[in-house]
Amino acid sequence: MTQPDTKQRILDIAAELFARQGYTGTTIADIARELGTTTAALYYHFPSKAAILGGLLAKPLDAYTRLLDGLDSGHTTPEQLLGALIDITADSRDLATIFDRDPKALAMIDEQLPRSSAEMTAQTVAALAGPDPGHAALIRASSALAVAKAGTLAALDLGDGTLTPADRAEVLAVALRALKD
Amino acid sequence: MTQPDTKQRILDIAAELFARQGYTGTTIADIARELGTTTAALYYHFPSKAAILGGLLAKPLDAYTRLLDGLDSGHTTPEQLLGALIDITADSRDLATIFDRDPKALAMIDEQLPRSSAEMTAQTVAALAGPDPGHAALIRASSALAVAKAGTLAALDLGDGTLTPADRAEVLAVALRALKD
DNA sequence: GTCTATACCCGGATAGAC
DNA sequence: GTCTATCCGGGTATAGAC
Repeated sequence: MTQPDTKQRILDIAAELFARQGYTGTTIADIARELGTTTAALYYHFPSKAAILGGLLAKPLDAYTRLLDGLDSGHTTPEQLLGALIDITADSRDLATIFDRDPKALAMIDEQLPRSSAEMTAQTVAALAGPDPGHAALIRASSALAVAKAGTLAALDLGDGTLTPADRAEVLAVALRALKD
Repeated sequence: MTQPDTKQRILDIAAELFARQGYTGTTIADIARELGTTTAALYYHFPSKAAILGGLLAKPLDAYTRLLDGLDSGHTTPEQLLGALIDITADSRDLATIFDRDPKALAMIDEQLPRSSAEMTAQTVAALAGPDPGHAALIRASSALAVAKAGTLAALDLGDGTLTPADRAEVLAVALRALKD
């Protein structure tokens, strides 16, 4: 097993293509071409295109779900929450990309999810906005979330795919500044 | 002309559907159904699906282009630039949505554009980041831009589609705070 | 585990009657 | 200006040989 198994190679290729072209904008043929095989070969490893997406999202989605579960029971500070969001985004930029870029893929994912993605976002914003939020607090919370995503993606581009500690600190600082009135 | 002409009705319907489902995720049949006719009828008013998108984006795209042109020649403050971005986003939320959500539609638009959308974004970030920007400045600029978009969209949701002066001020303040070190 | 060939469906678009 | 009917291409997926 010096060469990584084909299944993993497919996931790697799909991750990159989905991030660049979106889920709907990427065809099975695109993935097969990059893999150097035919589309039929793909179906030996995955039963469907959706299954490829599923394999890609399983881990980050689980991490996000556990993060939200922790919100209810514990006392998570905004700093911890935003930091965790930055790390999840950095770990799987494709999740972040799909989450606010491909409504069709989103709808598909939602069907097999305990919580819909919209609910997850709403819960995150609510946690950041605090109790009894007015318009301003909700705007700030949405903005902080947007910074955690967009800022991290920008930092990843600057660092050739890796998030340096200094850049991470900067993104977090900006997000917190957006949140604070 | 008490009833608005069909052409405009189509644009209105398309704007809403594109924003909700994305351009690729919306079919001609979707639009026709909402309009109460068949798909063939649509083609009397527009030569193609792309033309509908084009009709939708013409004005906001022009506004954005003129904004960027003004950057070179004049001395635009970050406050003015971010304010203008907020207004453009509010005026046509579908442009904003398509701009960071539908890579396929984006590629299509890019073909008939003097400046590619990526260039336009890069130019905006550069203007916000100032001369000789380091990582931190670029992260802050990208974040401010993200706030101008996401914050405005959040505010529009809160205000049932309209951006109140107070909410606009809040978004602008948050964006400026993200930008400032 | 990968191939060739193909079924099948769906979305965009057209022809031509009314 | 809208209809019915249909074409066409592309994208997912399957059958079956190797």
